[in-house]
Amino acid sequence: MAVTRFAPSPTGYLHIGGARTALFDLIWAKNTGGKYILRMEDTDQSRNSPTAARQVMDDLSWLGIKWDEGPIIGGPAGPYFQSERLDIYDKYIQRLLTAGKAYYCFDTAEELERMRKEASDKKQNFLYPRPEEFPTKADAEKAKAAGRDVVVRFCMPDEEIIVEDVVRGQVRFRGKEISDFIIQKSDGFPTYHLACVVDDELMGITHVIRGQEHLMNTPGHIAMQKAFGFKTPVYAHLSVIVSQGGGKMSKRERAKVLKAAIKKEQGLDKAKLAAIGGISVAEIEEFLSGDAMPDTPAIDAMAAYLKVELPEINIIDFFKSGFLPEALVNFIALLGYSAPIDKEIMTLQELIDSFDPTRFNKTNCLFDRKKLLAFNTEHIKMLDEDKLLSRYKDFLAAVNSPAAVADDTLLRKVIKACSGARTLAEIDHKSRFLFTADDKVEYDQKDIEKVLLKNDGEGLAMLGLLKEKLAELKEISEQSIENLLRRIAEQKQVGLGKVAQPLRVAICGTTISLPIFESIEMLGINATISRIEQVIKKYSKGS
RNA sequence: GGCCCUAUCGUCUAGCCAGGUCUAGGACACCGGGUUUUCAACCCGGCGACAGGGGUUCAAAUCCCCUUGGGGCUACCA
Repeated sequence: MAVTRFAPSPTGYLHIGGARTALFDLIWAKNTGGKYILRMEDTDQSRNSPTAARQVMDDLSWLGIKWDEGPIIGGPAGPYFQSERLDIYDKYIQRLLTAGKAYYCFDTAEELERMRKEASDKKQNFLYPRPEEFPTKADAEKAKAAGRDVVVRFCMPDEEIIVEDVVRGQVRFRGKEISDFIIQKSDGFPTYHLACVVDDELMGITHVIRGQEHLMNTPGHIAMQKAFGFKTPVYAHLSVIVSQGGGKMSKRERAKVLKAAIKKEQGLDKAKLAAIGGISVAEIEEFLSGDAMPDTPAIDAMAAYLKVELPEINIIDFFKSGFLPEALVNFIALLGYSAPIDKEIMTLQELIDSFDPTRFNKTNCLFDRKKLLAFNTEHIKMLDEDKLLSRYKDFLAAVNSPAAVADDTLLRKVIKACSGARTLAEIDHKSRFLFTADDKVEYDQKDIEKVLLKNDGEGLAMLGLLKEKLAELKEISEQSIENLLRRIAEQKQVGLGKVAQPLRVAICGTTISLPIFESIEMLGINATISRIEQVIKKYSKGS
């Protein structure tokens, strides 16, 4: 029975890496018949927001990752927002202070900076110089009154600390090489380290599954657990997911692409860009020159304005690209992990049932979008009709497709006509012509040329014939349309393509669409004929 | 710079822990062909890897060491 937790810091949308951690937390808990807790680590007042917390929860829900305890649903170990647990942390910090296992510090940023520089000049790692004698509470208050920032640091014990990691085995650290880290910030909030250790104990967490970036923090956490007399949970540090560029797949990736795009843009009106992003010009300048990064909505808005494609990093990006949560879950579960069963396309339940914690990979893995695409294709095929329809409707609404208002019967037909589609976006794109007014159809110039005008306008001529024949058609059905078109092709001694392609371009504007018979049937014979007429009129020579 | 992790096809990986059955298996991608009313889907075939060096051993992808490469951390972020 494992009690696991996903503990995101609500700073924006859930990204791929976070989703994978969350997934394995769930899988591990459910595989053992245990419990899965969601905890918001919002101890950084400047970066966290309630909006972001909501976004993270929405993204988890979309993925089908449900927590047993946490925000919204509550639970016995709540509250589940760390910002609401400050009094608890205070108590524990006091305990360490009284026990002489933590101490106050009053250094300024400049002083710390200088010490760090000294260390790096000596080619050493920075170790905070622990005072011989710890300042008293009175000293701390005095310093505070004098305007100095007061923080609390944990006394790192001078001993070997062994992290027993499920993924990596034993990892040894020397306590004396780890700096006394801050456990309480000057704003009174605990740091991640303290809050995480305290909450894991209070919430009865038995298994901590997190990214490899936390491996170096673990000896410090274990030392604190010892100092408090807490149990040490089982640790599993997952490898990181890297993007095509090579670096860790994170929000930074998107910011980087946007930054490059802005810099490339000549004579850009920065004031206008800032307004679009809802940020100040100063923030833009800061973004361009340094490490500062606007938040996700601002980045998205600016990218849309500049028409740059940002890499998909966040779960919501994949949602909007038309991926299924089932596919995404399946795919990210197999990144840095291999199931002990002989197949790759799996449901969440199969992932849970077959879970084997010894099968994690140690190496970083690259996110391969093409493979995701293949997984998505399989999952679209696998999903039952009702579920697929509901996923499709969610997607249409999210991307503001005109098809969002269509009725279920039509959408079901569209989906059916698109069997083999790789993404929901593909289905939407191929069927947009059904939801576009006749006079608003956009014609692809290249396709018009290739299919209608080439060879002395043979395609256009075909359309003339088709218009008449279609108008004469008594009974309109997929079958009757097919019969008609095949008959025409036969009479004209040409392949069906010579008939279907001009028709396709006439009604869809491009050569890519649903199968033609269904297309005409769904569009309706009147709209079909009127679009044919429109095209003939528009592209006939001399007119 | 310091500390830590890590190394099998282009990518995700199986095999490694308990060395021989590995002329290294699968999936995706890619290439060639087929099917076809477009795009997909589908079918058939092909290309393609144990990072390098040293040990240990009758025998190494598998165990040990070194080098090199990749990644992480090095914050009053998590």
